[in-house]
Amino acid sequence: MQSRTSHARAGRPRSAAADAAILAATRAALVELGWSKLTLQDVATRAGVAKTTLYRRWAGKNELVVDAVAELFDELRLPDRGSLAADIEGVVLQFAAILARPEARSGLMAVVAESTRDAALRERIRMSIVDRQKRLVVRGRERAQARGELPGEDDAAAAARTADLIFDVVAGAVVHRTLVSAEPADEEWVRRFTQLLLLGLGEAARTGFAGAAGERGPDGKDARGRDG
Amino acid sequence: MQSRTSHARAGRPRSAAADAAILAATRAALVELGWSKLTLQDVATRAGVAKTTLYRRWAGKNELVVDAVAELFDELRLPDRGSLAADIEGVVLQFAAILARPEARSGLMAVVAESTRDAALRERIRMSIVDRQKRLVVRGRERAQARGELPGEDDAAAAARTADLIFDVVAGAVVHRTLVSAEPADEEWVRRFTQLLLLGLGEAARTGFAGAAGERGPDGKDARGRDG
Amino acid sequence: MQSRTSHARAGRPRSAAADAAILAATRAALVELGWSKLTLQDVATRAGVAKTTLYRRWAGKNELVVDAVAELFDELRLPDRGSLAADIEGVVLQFAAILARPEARSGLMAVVAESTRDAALRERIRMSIVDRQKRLVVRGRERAQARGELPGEDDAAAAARTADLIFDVVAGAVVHRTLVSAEPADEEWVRRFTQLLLLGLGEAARTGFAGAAGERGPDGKDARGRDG
Amino acid sequence: MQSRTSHARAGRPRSAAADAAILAATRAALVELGWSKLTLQDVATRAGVAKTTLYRRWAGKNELVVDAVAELFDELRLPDRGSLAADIEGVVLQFAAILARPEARSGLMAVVAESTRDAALRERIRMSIVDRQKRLVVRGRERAQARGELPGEDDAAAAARTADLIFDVVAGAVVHRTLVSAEPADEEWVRRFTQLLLLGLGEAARTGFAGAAGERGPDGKDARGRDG
DNA sequence: GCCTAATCGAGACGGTACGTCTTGTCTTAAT
DNA sequence: ATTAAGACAAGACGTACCGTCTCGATTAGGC
Repeated sequence: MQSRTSHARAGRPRSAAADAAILAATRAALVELGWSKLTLQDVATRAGVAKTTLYRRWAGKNELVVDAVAELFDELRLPDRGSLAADIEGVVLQFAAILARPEARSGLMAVVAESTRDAALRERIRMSIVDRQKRLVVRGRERAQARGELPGEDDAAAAARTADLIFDVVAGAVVHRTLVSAEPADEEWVRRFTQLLLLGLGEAARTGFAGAAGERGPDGKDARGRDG
Repeated sequence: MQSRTSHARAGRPRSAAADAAILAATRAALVELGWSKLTLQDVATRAGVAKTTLYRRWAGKNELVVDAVAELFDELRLPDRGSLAADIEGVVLQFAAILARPEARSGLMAVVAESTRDAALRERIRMSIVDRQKRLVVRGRERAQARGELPGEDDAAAAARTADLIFDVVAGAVVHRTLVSAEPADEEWVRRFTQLLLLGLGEAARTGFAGAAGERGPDGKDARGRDG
Repeated sequence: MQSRTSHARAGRPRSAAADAAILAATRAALVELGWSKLTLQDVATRAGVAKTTLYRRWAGKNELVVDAVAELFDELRLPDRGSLAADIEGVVLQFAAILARPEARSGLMAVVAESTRDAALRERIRMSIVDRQKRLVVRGRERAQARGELPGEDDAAAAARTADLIFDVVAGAVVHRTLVSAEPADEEWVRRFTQLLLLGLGEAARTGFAGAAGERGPDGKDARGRDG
Repeated sequence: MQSRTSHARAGRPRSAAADAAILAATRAALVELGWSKLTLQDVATRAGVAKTTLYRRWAGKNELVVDAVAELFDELRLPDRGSLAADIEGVVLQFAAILARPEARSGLMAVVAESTRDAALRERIRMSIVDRQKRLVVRGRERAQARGELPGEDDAAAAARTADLIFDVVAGAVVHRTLVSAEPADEEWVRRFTQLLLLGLGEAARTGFAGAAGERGPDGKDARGRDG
């Protein structure tokens, strides 16, 4: 009823320390067991907490894992390395580093899979992870536009669409490389990916992009560009 | 089919019809229940088969779902629409259509998630799905090279690396758009993605890419040739 | 403040009602299905209880059935009919009545069979059934000795050995008659058995026991009194 | 390919050796595994035979075990030791020796338990085991009557009833001692049992049966003779 | 310094799926 | 026709986890 006014809550307050302990325990369990073998009882035991406490704060395994994984992505920072290419490479490498950690690998795809049948979970993922990191794309474009590397954008809706597209391409490519192709997204790969993203396949053809990572001169050209 | 081995197997042979029935039942269960609520008993019942028959042929839920989903991707065909851009758009749209089906959405990411902790499963996914579809990229590049849209490739290793990169970018972007961003990969999005892939961000900047979908000529060619 | 036990048991206490419901359900299932077709899931369902609850309290089917059957034998009472012969007949008839019930017939021999390969089960049977009912023999002998029908016993060890022997003979004969020979241990048979037990074959020979069953007068007395 | 050359023999005849091998394998499996863990597949493998062969000859586990166990009891022989007491002791010791063997212990009670719900099995047990051994009682009485130890018997029906009673008492006591009380039916026990059987409790009291010969008065009388 | 009420650890509870095992039948090819 | 081999439908096994529910024992703030 009223209860919202001055002193809303009587009784013992929830332990603040428990939340952090539970999320950390969740990540530890993800590392050791992976998503499918992770049990809430195990998480509770690791956190030194009763299962009840856990259920009082999260609806279930999926919600808990989303929150535990989301914290990992908050480490992402947009570096300022002076050029759009370098900035992209920097942030993609960070993203790849996070996806190289087992707690992210195992947890992220699992909750995405679950979210295909659970709109509330999908929304939670979007809010906790996707939209929170999309800021990096927006901020990076702004910086590139300020540098004059990319043209200014008048249409806000079109700008948002483009940001979404870039985010899907970048995040999707790194995730697919890391988890599906199961190959490391190392510096070499990130350089080639960034080049593709910035120049496109057609441009790459003209500049001999395809196999030239190590041989590239300071002008970005290599000796093989003259073929065909 | 096989029967190549001369030493005739004793005992009753395995029912060939059962395999197809089981995979179809698996997809039906994925549609109705999703991966996490799918049970092998339920699949068996739908297929009119005993649970033992199922376990005799697949090691578990993951392996079964990989095979059931893999069949979906075998529908993919590389169209010949006359230009690289149109070919890419065609195949990406097909890929998006598959990912729009609930049996693929729910199953694919789940097995990828599981594969992060199971090397055998990872290999099975690679063989049954990834490598089987990577042929589309290879075939598409060959065709574009034959048309002169892309330069020829001398170095086979470099070509393979580039095919891998393109596959990760294309598949990753569509998957991310569809499952993580949870937005449809419709014709509009596919056109914009293909443009980004072919021209790159920088080129796009020069040619007014971001809002330029409608400005493209009817032959599918654009101002790309003008750069210098 | 604390209960008698040093460390107060944490957690929800076990439902006392469940035990009784489970044992009753077990007996009902024995009646309907017999031992070999009885399933723990069925017992649980009958008792309105989860299978886990059942496994939390009993190690398996055998232990459960021992307890369920043991309760039946607790109905046995030593009547005081004034003479040793009448007392024996009374208790043997009760024993036969229990063995005529399908839940006892089906359950008892099955757990005895299992116990031949399971020392713990054997001990459980001994404690729950055998030793609990052996008291009847001990008490009956004491009463007969008090009446002067049997001589007093100084040697406790010898007395115990004799009690064991009598118990094996009485219980064994009734069980064998009922389950192996599959004939009813009715009043007629019990009378003849008691006579054999008290007089022996040799004595019976002297008193014309063997064919005398039908010659006994309506007062239930026979030529036994003539001996000496 | 075509077998029309000689139609004198219609199909492959059943292997005669298989039956013996299967029954021996059954007993071996009973020794190692006991009744409840014995599987027909295991028996078939031990016998070097296919499961099909087994099912073609026996209806199931119970029938097979009855036959396997019945063979054991065919070893029983009625010795001629010169007196009824000695003859009884001899045959009871043989019976006890068979029940000391694990294949009998485990199998016998199990099939008896099963037979409580299966009339056909009950009949098979009666024919294969019970009636076959009851001959020992009949023969023993005849011999004792010939010796003058027991009176002759006019009434055939009464004689059969008495034989049944004695058989139940003897077999029941040994089985109970061996399997339920789980104590060995050794010479000492057999002697005491035979004494009880021949003299009865009352007579035993008079002759100092109970093992306490020196402690009891030679008259050993009790009040029983005076009742009625 | 009490009172009150939500929290806590603990663990029992009703469900349900797991992956394995056994049963008894059926289908092969071989004898 | 019988055999060995083994696939098959059916279904119980005992274990594990889920999410809920009691318990008794803390804790804080409000009085």
